[in-house]
Amino acid sequence: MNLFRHFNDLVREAAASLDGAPSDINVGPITVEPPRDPSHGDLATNAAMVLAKPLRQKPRDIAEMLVPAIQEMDGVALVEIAGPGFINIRLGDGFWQARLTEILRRGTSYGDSEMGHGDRVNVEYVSANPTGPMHVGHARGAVFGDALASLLEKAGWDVTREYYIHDAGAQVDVLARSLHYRYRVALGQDPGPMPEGLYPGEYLIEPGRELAERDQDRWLDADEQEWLLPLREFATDRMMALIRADLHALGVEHEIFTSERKLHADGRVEEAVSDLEARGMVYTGVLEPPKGKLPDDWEPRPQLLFRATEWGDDVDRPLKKSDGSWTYFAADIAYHFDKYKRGFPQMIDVLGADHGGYVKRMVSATRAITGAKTGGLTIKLCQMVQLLDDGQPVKMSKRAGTFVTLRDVVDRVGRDVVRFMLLTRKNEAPIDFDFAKVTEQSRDNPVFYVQYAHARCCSIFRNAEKDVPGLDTSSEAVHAADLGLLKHPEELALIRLMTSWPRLVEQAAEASEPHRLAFYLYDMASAFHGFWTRGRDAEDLRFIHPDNPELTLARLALVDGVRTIIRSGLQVLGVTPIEEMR
RNA sequence: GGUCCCGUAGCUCAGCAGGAUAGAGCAACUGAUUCCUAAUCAGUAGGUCACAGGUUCGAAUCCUGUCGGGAUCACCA
Repeated sequence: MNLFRHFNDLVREAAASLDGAPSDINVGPITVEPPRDPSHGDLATNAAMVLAKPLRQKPRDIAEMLVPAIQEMDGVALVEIAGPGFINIRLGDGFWQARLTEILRRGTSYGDSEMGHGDRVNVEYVSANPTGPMHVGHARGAVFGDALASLLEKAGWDVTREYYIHDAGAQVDVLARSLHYRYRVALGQDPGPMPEGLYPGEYLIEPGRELAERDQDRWLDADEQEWLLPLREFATDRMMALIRADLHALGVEHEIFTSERKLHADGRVEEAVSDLEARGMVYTGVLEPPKGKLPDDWEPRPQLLFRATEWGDDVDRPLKKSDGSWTYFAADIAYHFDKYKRGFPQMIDVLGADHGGYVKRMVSATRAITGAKTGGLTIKLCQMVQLLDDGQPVKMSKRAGTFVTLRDVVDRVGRDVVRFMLLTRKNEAPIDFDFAKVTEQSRDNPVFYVQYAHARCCSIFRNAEKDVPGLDTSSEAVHAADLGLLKHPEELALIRLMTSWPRLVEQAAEASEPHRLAFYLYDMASAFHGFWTRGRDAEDLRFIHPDNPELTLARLALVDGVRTIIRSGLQVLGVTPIEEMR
């Protein structure tokens, strides 16, 4: 239950049935929110202020009229008018205790929402070129996309996770040539130093050997035309296997892998373009030179263009290169057309910020495809990750073969750390990922802080069994505990925080911002750690009371609630809830 | 020059579809460890929310402009 929405509905009803309220009164702007200052109460509504204008009365007077109805609502203990006309609502202990019961009953499904109405949405992420292992730069999009997909699932969408394999461009030709070089070496030839522009990374040595073993000297003296295609396929298959393994190490999974090459081979590009053409969206023309800095080799040339400007872009965009082959953009149109036809009117692409210039044209193309002026495709950009080692930037160049692979990072600091760190920032802000910092298990590192809270919860359960002989700590027993015993302000504060989880899930999903979960979990952990330490001085606030099994059981219910919420959040982020830290 | 993103405490960042006195971590300072895991906690100090207008009961949040930083800018992907 999202209690804020629950009470918002009730308050809107009350507002609509006020004496003298016109039948068409707009209650939309009325909100019920947690006040920033908890001393103001549990809920605050702006209803009186919002209604002041349409009702032509003072906010405070309207508040007076609303109070009786609000006082009647289930769970409401106290209603006050404050400030310019806020109505502050305090809910009774019983209401909060009932929420804890709800949390325990629902388990990690607590917070699941029906906001998405089961609508299908396709989330495409990673889509790294199959020309080598993943590097850290890819990790952010991977983790973000994965967490976003999980978040949307939790919020009620039917999510499909997809990876677009860029196996058709010039970069895979380079890959094939690089493989051929390694293949020749594997067969004992000395091809000399690797030519400029090939991928020098060592990850192609092994595939080169495998190819030599499989095909022997079949491609050794053959023309490039003969071996380019088969080697391209061989190499991209190998590279995709690498990438999948890297993703697996990061805990990222996709359900669907779509090959760009296959789109071309199946004639999907022609199909998509002719579909647009049939609707007058395609023409041959000459583009204006780009404003500002002119590329050295710019020359006016007629090209096949898509009328992107009709769908919100700044200029029309080329579909064919000067040599007559399709642009990447054309293939991408085909790809999104394909997704649309597969039943995804809603799509999300997760891209690196260096693709920012691509957003408008792709969004406009998708609108042209679906014929909708809005909606369709949403693109989430992830800013760059700067890799540092103790404050010093780590230089990387894929061309020079010097880059830190994702696998290196995962092996060194662990998957949970990588995931949490990359998710503890909103996607639009750049991240400095400092090896030295994330490696140390300090409080500078929020992952351990949150995991520690979860482990502490588990530890309390372990100790309770030990310290309270004969205590039944099974979930049945805990769920049946007398929660009426939980009435200390600190206990209720913990429950309140747990109760804001469903609202948070919905807001994070609405904004497509999984980082909010990470911050929430940090808050939840902080509140729990605080309560735990309170028990050092005040023995009555400890969880375990050997001489009072009833209270122990109630406290265990509280702990179980915290544990459930943290586990539920970590689950969305793809981070392991550790049960014991040593 | 166009487009997109960012600008909040010394540093790194939150700030919830505008809401009451702007928050956390790090760093600094004070304190808590015979006690359920101190990988923790309690406290002190620190801000003209880049700047200027506008919208309104009310702006860090929305709009316009300026300044500063980053990304990107026909045919690559």
